[in-house]
Amino acid sequence: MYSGIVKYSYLIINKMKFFEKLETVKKCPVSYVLAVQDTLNAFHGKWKMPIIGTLLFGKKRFKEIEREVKKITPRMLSQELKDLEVNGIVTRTVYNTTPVTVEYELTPSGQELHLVMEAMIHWGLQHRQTNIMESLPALNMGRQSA
Amino acid sequence: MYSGIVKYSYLIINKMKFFEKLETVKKCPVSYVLAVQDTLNAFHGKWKMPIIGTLLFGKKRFKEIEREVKKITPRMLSQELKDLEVNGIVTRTVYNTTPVTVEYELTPSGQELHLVMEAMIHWGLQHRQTNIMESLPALNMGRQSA
DNA sequence: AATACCACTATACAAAAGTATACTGATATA
DNA sequence: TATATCAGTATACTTTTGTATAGTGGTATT
Repeated sequence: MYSGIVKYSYLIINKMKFFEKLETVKKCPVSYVLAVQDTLNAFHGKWKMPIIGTLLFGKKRFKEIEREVKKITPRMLSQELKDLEVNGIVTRTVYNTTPVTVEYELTPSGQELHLVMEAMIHWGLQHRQTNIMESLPALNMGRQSA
Repeated sequence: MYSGIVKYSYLIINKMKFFEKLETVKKCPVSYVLAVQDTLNAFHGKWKMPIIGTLLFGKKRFKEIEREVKKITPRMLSQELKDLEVNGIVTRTVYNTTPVTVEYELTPSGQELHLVMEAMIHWGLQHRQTNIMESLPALNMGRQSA
């Protein structure tokens, strides 16, 4: 159902599990907490994830992002892009054309976020399989009381 | 400076990078989007991450969590634990003692979140090294203008 | 001359998230 | 008898986050 790449990723992640288990997190030095906070910050709010998501496909102009990220207002887009810029996740390049062209692109660091997203995808898919379907009986076999 | 386990994790993650790059995310089927949303949901808000964090060390009672997660109010803790429970991330067990004892524990699925946290730690540490220090000149060498 | 495009900004407002403070009832300890 | 502990709940409030709507200046198209 999912690509071989995902299967491979699953194996890798299982290997990580085997070697690390909770040990890494349990040591939990302060720098780890800061690191997690930074990452959470990168995705913070309703719009950063979809914005980063489209930019993973390549650099884009303001209006292009606005069109691709459904329902976002220019105010929010502007605000979030500024935020991502000061946090070193996207770069903003102004071209001296008429009318001006402004391009947003993920920094190398920003592109690395796809690893976090993949860990999220992995967890989310697994979690849905083992939990959500079971806890919502109405979704199983189309049976429903009353 | 960091444990060998982390170094190993770094190698694994680099391997993943080599094999997957952005391909997985670029395919981006609907189920992936849902998966990411579920994961973001698991961490949503100010308190879920620290709560899950302490529970990674083992099951705890309400008051224990309240003491360990600094500054949280019982209202917030109660609310977030309920949320985590209905989402299949923690279980709640009531013991018939006097006064009652209630224990919260991560489900297997909840424990798997440590993989996501480790991906976040990895990104955050790397991002700090390559970005934040450079973009805040005041932090470099103690030099400061004015 | 009127309208559309670009990359935004301004203002006002609504909704969501989080905080402060006090309280519950049963038991145990000082 | 007074106070503390357990696991929370109730009420009112503030702060943060997001929305709605309109407007900017300069150019290009109709």
